[in-house]
Amino acid sequence: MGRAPCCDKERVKRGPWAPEEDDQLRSYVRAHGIGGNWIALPHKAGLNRCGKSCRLRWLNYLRPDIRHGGYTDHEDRVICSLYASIGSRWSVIASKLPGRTDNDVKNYWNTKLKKKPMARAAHQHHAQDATCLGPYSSAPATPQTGTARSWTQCATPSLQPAALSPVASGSSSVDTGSSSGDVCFAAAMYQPPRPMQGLVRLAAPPPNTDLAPVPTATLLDDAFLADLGAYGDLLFGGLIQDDKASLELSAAACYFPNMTEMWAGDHAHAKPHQGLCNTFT
DNA sequence: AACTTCGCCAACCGCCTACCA
DNA sequence: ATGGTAGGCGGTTGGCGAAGT
Repeated sequence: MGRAPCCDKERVKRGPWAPEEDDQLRSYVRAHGIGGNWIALPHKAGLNRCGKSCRLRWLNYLRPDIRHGGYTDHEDRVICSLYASIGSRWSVIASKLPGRTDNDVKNYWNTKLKKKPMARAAHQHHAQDATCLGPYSSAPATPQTGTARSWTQCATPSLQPAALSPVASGSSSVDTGSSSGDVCFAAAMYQPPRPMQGLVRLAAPPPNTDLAPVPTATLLDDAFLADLGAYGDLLFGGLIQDDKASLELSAAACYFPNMTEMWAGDHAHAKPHQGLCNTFT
């Protein structure tokens, strides 16, 4: 037996919103706010709509700060970079683009961006990585050593063994939640000859880039991700630590050319001017 | 001009998760 | 600890206008 529907679909209006309904919803939210209960809102606002429908309409269309269309090259790059790293987590991607909604970004990707060369590369990159471990969303945070594919089996050139090098032990902000499994799909493919602990660089850095040790338990605001599209390549990292018989992936990181400078700074308030993320949460 | 195909995007659907009693 | 509920999310659909034949 499935769960009860959120509203009576037979009685509520569906389909496109009329201008009057938009006005009704807009004026109600302006006057009373959302009130923390979308299910009750349509009744209070005098709308014959499902609460979910009202929420979607407000978030995707009526919110005052919404922007539609007119995507910039910079936004394109941000979307492509993030898609290559985290896949179709549209809400996360949209959160890095002020005024954009997940639905809008998703539509933009599916209808336009996917066809562009830059986006095709990102799509290919993501698809190949995901193939190595199965769907990224179900990639285990604790992959079994015996089932992990070696680097030579991975078709993604940027993730070949030559690019791999362990660095000083330490931990960036460690997130053992589900998102880390999502982001670490690439790292999980690596099958080291013996248990190891430390940060693993998964792609070759630009020449003369010094991969600095990562400070312990540094929490960074990742809002600067919105700017990453303007700079360099997105590189993956992941913390691989010895967990008895298995390898555990418990952190994700992206490294950029300025990371040495970044880590050398004030870690507590660090926000790299050229973008570096250590989690996607 | 009429018809078909294509592209775009708003909206829906159903699942998952967080929260609360 | 458990079950119910609402919010949030990503995938998909359907309607409509534009472009092509």
